[in-house]
Amino acid sequence: MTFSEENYLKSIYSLQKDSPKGVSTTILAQYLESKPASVTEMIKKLDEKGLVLYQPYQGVLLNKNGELVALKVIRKHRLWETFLAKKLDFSWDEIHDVAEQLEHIKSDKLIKELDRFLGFPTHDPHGDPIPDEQGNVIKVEKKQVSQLIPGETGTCVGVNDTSSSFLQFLDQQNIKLGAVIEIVHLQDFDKSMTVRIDGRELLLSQIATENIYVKL
Amino acid sequence: MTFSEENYLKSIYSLQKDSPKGVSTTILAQYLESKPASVTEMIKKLDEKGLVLYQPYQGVLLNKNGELVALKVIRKHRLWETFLAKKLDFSWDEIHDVAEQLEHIKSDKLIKELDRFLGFPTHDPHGDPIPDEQGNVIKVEKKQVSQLIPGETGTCVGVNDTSSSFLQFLDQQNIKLGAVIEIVHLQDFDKSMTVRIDGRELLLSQIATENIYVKL
DNA sequence: AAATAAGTTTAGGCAAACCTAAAAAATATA
DNA sequence: TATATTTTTTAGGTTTGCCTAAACTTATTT
Ligand SMILES: [Mn+2]
Ligand SMILES: [Mn+2]
Ligand SMILES: [Mn+2]
Ligand SMILES: [Mn+2]
Repeated sequence: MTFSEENYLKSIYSLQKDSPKGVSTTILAQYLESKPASVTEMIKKLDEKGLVLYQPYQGVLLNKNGELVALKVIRKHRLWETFLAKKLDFSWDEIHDVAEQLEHIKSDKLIKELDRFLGFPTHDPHGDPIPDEQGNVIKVEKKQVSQLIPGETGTCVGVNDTSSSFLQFLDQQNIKLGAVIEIVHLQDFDKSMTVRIDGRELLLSQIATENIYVKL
Repeated sequence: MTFSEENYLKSIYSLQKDSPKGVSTTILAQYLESKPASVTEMIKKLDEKGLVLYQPYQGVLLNKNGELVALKVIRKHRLWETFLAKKLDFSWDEIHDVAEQLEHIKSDKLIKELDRFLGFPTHDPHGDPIPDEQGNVIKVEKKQVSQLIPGETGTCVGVNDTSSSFLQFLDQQNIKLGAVIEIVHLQDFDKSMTVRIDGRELLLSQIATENIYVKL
């Protein structure tokens, strides 16, 4: 399994939730910052290796094998992110890029020991669940802040956008995992929201409210 | 800097101590488990990049640039080995192969934080010095056990061969860093040695005594 | 010094993972 | 339904890092 193959499987895993009938080469190429022609080639290889279901012009989906491989890479990614944030002095906006490299290290013992060293964490620093060795993922029902109505209150349990810039924005507004968010007002014309956090009121754009997850 | 380029520089660094006039393509190829023709190609590339001194048919040596890059990779390798042995439950014969992968991760912050997390170690679990950020290496004068004469005593400070099989052999004989070794007898015909460690006497082959370093 | 042996480089190929441009298929629109 | 647009695949290249076989250079023998 090459780095590139692992990245393709991981990307298909993420994208197939929104494209249950098949992830298109264009979407995959965008996500991977490459070109549709390159994607077609790789997908055919993964299909021959028995990791994906591919039908020309119909997109691609992971099969059981491919999903397990993807989940193992995601497990490694999230364990490494946890390591960087908990044991080394990384903030949550700095961990993703390094974890993108570390997730490809091959050593069963390493990932087992890392898991133990971290105290068998269930979630990474962005609030995402860490799959277990068998590829089981805890499914938490969560809502986007944008789906709440004025008066409702939720606890921040995750983010959708994990880019540095968004995470740094959240840091500036002092929004972190576990923060309690109350919807004060929904601005009708642009769907922006006034919310209360720690007694402070602040205004969040629609883009922002769609990228913050809460549980009720 | 690709993984492959880093491995070449690291290999040249190790080999040029024994070949100060130039490391031959054959020697390098053997060390890297590849072929002389492949080595010639890569060396030419490294020469064009200004990392080595290469004269056709005369072998290759690192220049200042190349040596610094090599030392940074070695620094990462030894810090990761220390991490695996000290923080995770790896024994000294299990760490090298994983460190061969981890040494290629690119992140200045990561290596800085890892160093701090480990308490700024000066030596790795095999007794090898860890270069500092500027590429300075502590030079310790050490001798092979084979160079001692009967009656002399030394403290084990390192090994030459870091293969699993040799390290496991040392574990079996309870020879570890810090162990005090006294030469009891030198067998003339095969240069094997009877040594005393922890009050026990045992026989070491010449291969073994040449691969254990002690300081007096 | 000439012949032989050993070591090194060059030439030509291959696989992985990209790319652009052209051809083909699917989808949308008139 | 026929035509235009968009999406996808195919064809043909490129780069990196490897390989084998042949040519060449250097070192060692006789
Ligand atoms: Mn991440
Ligand atoms: Mn990631
Ligand atoms: Mn090592
Ligand atoms: Mn190493």
